[in-house]
Amino acid sequence: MAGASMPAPLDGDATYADRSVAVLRTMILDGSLSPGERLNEVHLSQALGISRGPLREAVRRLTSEGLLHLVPHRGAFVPAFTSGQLADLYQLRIALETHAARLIAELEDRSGVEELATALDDAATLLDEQDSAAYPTDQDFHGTLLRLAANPALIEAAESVSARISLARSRSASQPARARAALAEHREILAALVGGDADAAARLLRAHLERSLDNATSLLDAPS
Amino acid sequence: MAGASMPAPLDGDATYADRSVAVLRTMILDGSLSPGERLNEVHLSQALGISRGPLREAVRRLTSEGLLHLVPHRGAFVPAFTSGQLADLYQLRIALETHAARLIAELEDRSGVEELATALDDAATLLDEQDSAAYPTDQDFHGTLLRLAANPALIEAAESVSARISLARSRSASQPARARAALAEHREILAALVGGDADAAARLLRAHLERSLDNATSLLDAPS
DNA sequence: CGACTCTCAACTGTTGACAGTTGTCAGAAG
DNA sequence: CTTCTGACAACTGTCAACAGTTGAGAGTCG
Repeated sequence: MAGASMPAPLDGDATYADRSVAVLRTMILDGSLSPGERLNEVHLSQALGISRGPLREAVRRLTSEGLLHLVPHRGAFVPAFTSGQLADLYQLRIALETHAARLIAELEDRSGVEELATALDDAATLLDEQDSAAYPTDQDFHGTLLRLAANPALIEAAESVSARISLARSRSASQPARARAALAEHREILAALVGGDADAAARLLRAHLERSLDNATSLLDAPS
Repeated sequence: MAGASMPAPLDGDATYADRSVAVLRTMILDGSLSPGERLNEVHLSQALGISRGPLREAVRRLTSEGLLHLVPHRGAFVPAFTSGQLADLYQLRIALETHAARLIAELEDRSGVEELATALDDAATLLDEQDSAAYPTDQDFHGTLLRLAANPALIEAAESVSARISLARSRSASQPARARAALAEHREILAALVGGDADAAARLLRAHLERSLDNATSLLDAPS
């Protein structure tokens, strides 16, 4: 476990527990806390400079997000997902995002899809310029997609699932070839959304996510 | 707020916080805690016979389930849903359950759908015998449906949404006519599942839930 | 040598007290 | 009468200490 410290109260009057949630989420997703690792309340709270109370609250919240696993009287563990669980998560994500895509395609106000278009163009130039393998704006695309669906409950559920997926595949950054293919697929999905073709958008998005799952699974099953 | 007391540790070694979650969830869903009502940590913890620590943990967990709303430095409130939010929740539920239905229809092992069939028959006799308006097994049908999809993440998400819907329409028990219609619709859905027709199952389930939403909305908009 | 028991250290669950914040209400000013 | 101000009461956020549980390892017995 790497050292950590509580960020200054930049976020106004956020409570210790709130800030701890953000810090821990980052630590879990960036690998500072490895899958399978057990969290020690005393050590962690000292590292964060707070007492165990707020830390426990943060741990409980992340548990309900699926980013931690709680065992009574034993503590919190960073979950290590199997490829089967990863597939389950992707299946759930497919259900949620294809629903969002249908909602967007049927929207009357079409100003939102333009936002998606510009975001994609930015991503394209970014990918060309620095030849980055990561395609960091992949999350942006899906995030924007969900936001445009304008259903808070849907957004929350989908983001929770995406966070768990990020954790499950945190060990494996996607390959350069996959990044470019993903961008192309995003473009296809966008075209369907612009055209208001809900069925096509849902079908393309499903295929896109299934390819992403395949990519992630192959990287998960063949570890370092 | 009605009085409450902590149940004896029948559930083996469940922690105080665990049991408090169950108690509070029941109190919220059965109306002991009214929508809009504010929870007082001191009073509630005394009523439950525990200290504020475990109670706070229970409150935080129910908050992440969507059954409570937390305002910093102000406390926890039982959410009062608008008809728009109820529609959002139903929309999300439709996405999740139609996905589950598709998965079931495509299952190779068809022993599960038989379980659904017998459950429906039981419900029919129950409805005929005591002429109950509540159709208490409605939740059973949808719960079984989800369980058969065999995706833990999907089950958890759907149950969270269903719980919020139950809270949103807690004030309005469904009408007798609606109960019988719902049973008939369940039978249609089941038939599609038995036949392995994923599209039909999804379409019928969507229609079923949309009618349920209409029913709930009319009762919500025309309060007592 | 293996299995069983007992002790113990480490840790989580819980508690009661303290600190900081929020909304309220009486009273003064306009 | 309305509006602002400032103290106060009630409550949530936080802390440090206590209690109960768990897993591990030394020691013992077969």
